[in-house]
Formats: sequence, structure tokens, C-alpha cells
Amino acid sequence: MLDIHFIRENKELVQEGARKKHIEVDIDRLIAVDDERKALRTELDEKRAEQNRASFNIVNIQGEEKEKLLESLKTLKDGMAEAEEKLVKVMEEWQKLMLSVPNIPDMTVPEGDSDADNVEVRTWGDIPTFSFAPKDHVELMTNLGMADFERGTKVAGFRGYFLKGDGVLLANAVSQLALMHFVKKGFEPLIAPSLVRRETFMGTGYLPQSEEDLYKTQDGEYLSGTAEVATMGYYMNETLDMNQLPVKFVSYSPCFRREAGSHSKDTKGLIRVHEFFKWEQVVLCEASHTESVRLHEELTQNAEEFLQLLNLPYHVVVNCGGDLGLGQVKKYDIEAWMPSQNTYRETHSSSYFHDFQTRRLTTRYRDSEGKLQFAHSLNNTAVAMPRILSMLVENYQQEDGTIRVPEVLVPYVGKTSLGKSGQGE
RNA sequence: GGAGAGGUGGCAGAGUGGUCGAAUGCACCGGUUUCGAAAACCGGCAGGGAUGAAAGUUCCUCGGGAGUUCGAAUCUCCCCCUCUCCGCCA
Repeated sequence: MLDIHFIRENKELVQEGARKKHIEVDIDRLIAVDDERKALRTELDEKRAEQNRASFNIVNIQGEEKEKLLESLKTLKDGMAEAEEKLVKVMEEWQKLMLSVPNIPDMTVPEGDSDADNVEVRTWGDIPTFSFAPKDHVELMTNLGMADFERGTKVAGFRGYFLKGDGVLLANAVSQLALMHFVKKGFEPLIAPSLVRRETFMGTGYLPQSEEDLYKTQDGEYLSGTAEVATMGYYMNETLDMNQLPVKFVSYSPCFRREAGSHSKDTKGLIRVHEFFKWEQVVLCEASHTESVRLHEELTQNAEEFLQLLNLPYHVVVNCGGDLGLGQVKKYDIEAWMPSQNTYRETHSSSYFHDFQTRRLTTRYRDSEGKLQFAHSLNNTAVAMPRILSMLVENYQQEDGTIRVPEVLVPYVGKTSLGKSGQGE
């Protein structure tokens, strides 16, 4: 959510930002509604003041005078009720409009409509060449008994999967490596709830817009698609000390996504699944654009270093306006090389929000002058499983169909090669 | 799932219809005192909105919402949350 004062004073900027994000919003209408809101508020304030004065005086008067005062208060109350009723209606529209105003994308965000218009900013690593016909991860992992997709769908339905055998060893190894990598960098690890109340989804900006992407329980909670939601909720309605900042969490949770509207995409394998698990970098910092930008680059760098540890070739793209979420100011996607698709696929998504989320969540801190400020927030993937496994096995596959274990993972996996023994069925 | 208790400022904790946005204590900030500190003493100390150059004036907020009343932290109803006991349980 943006500050209404800011919107009023920077109408063109806000409207232009929405255009760049390809999000429709009527700022003129919002301002008109806000004018109404202000007028009604002022009217009510004055009437309430009069009522307060009368209520205070009423104790000291009696008889006919009191009767007269009560009579005039009745008229006043009727007027107030009328104004209140109008205000409720106005506020309803006001809230709806306010929640739909997107955050303004950074100047450096390229124009564009969809992920096809994202712009590559750098590449790292050598794209592997194979002296044999490389297999895709579904075939590799099935052959090696690392995953079972048939039984996965039998049990869990569309996009269901089992990880098994060396697939589980590899997943846990990657997970542990990620945890160590980020703890070393000063992140505080957190295991976060996936079952989260509506309020926090509103605060992070996933609701009310993306209701159809979320699973909902019969008790009204939602299953979150990222630990970002619960982790941002951690300091909801709290005031932090400035010397706590920046707060850096690396937060783990199971993640659930309905993938509504993606039915035809990535229907096989581990790229797009309904249920996965992920470590997420979540950061709160002081309300400074410079600091946000610095940390945004840092979080991106952290993820790149992780891919470098795994020696997975990747590139970084800056997302275009049309590919940005409501609250995001700027976003980088990191995409690792996927031999079977002869292209890069997303492994990390790094974005910053300024105070868009914290304003909705009321996460503040006291600055050096003692003034309350909304913190800035950022997040980026640390590592998402099982998706990363698909890149690992495809890039590290050997001619005999086995998988070489990336050197850095050997201590965590306990062997140098996957699938040599105990393969498959 | 059953029974009970409770949600008040950074914290503790008073307040059961009338200048209560709220006693008191602690914490915190400023000052006096001191070589310095502690103690003591004095003063300040919730958030948000409107208006204003400012001082100020004013409105809202005692978990959230609705109601009763001229007037609600205080009474009524609904919801949320926390705690205790019982049941169930990884």
C-alpha cells in the first residue's frame, strides 16, 4: 500500500508506474473518493466535537434547559448517523482502490509485457556440452530411483511426485548446504508456518488479488506459497529497534501453489509442482532507497554464490514492468541452465518492496530522531526444492546415466555418484 | 472437543457509566546534584488523522466489529487471540 498523501502529490508518477506494470488503476477516481472521505471526516469531526462538549456540560444543567439540549443532540445524532453511513460506503471503495494501487517500479526496470521481455544482465558459468544425448531430469531420476512420478500422480493427483532414494539424499544435501551458506552470511534461520491467516497475506500483498492461486482450509487459513508470508508476519504490528536492522532471516517452509492458469505449462517433472519446500531470504531494513538497493544486490549476490558453489551455469535477468508483482519495485530472476530444454529456468526470484508491505503489516522502527518509520522489506529465494534437483541432475549427468555429485555436496550426500547402487525398482 | 479465566501505554498493573487516552511502578529521555557515577529530586515520555507557518485547536484508538446511552476502557451481542484444567494426540 502506498501513502495516500504520496499518491495525491505524485498522481502522474503513480499512474505511470501502474501503466508500466500493466496494472489498471484509476488514480483520479481514488483522489475523488479521497476528497469525499476527507469532507465527510471533517463534518463528522465537527459534529463529534459538538457532541463531546454537550455531553460534558450536561451534568451541570437540569430541567427545561436539559430537555432542550437533549432535543438538539438528537438532531445532531441523526446528522452524524447519516454522515457515518455515507462514510462507510466511501471507505469501502477507498480501501478497495488503495489496495489495488501498485508500488512504483524503479527507473531501471525495463518496459515490457511478460517474462519474454525480461532483460539479461549477466551470465555465469559454461553451458555444458555432452558427448552423448543428454536425458531430461524426469527420465534420469526415474531410471535412478530418485523420484517416482507415476505413483506421485496416483497418490497426489496432477503434478504429484515422490522423491526417493538418492533423490532424497540430494534434496536434503542441497537444503543443508543452503542453510550453512546463509547462516555463514549472518542470516538467522527460521522454520516458518505454511498455514497462515488471511491478514498476513493481505499484508504481504498476495491478497486480495491472488485468491485463486492459494489453497484455503475449511477454517479459513491459507496455505502459503512461500515462507515470505509467515516471515513478514513475524514482526507484524511491532516496532523494531533501529539497531536491530537490517533483520536477515533465512526461512524454511513447505510451499503450496495452485498454479491456477498454468495447466499446460511444465506438466512433467519437478519444475512446476503444487507442493514443494524452500529456504527464503527475507530482510527488513531502514527506510532508505539506497539501503534497499544495496541489500537487493546483496541478496541477489548471495543466491548467485550459491549457484556458483553448485557450479550450475545461470544468468540473471531484470524483470520487465509487466512481470512485476503489485508491491515489487524491482525484481531479478536468476535462471539456471536446463540442458533438456536448452534454456535457462528460474531458480531464484529477488525483489524489494520499499515500505509497501510493512505499511500494510505495520512493521515499524524508531529512527535516530525517535520518529516511527515503516521499515523496507526485501526477499529472495535461498534455494527451492525439488526444482533445483532437476537442474543438478541434468547438468551433472554422465554417459552411463548416473549423476556425478557436485563436489561441494559430497560431504552432505556421502558419496560421489548417484544411482550406482540400489537403483530404481 | 468440554469447562473456566483473561486481553488496558515499551513492560508490569489500577481503573465497572461522566474532563479517563487512562493512576501507580519499572524502563527510557532531559535536567539539578557529583570530580565522575549511583542514589535522590524535578520535568518529559502511546499511536494515528484534520487544521495551522508555529503555538495551538480538534477527532479517532483501552484485541476487532456491532449495539445500548446525552456520554462507554467500564454495560450487551458477535468474532479473534492468550492462559489454566480435562479429553484426544505426533
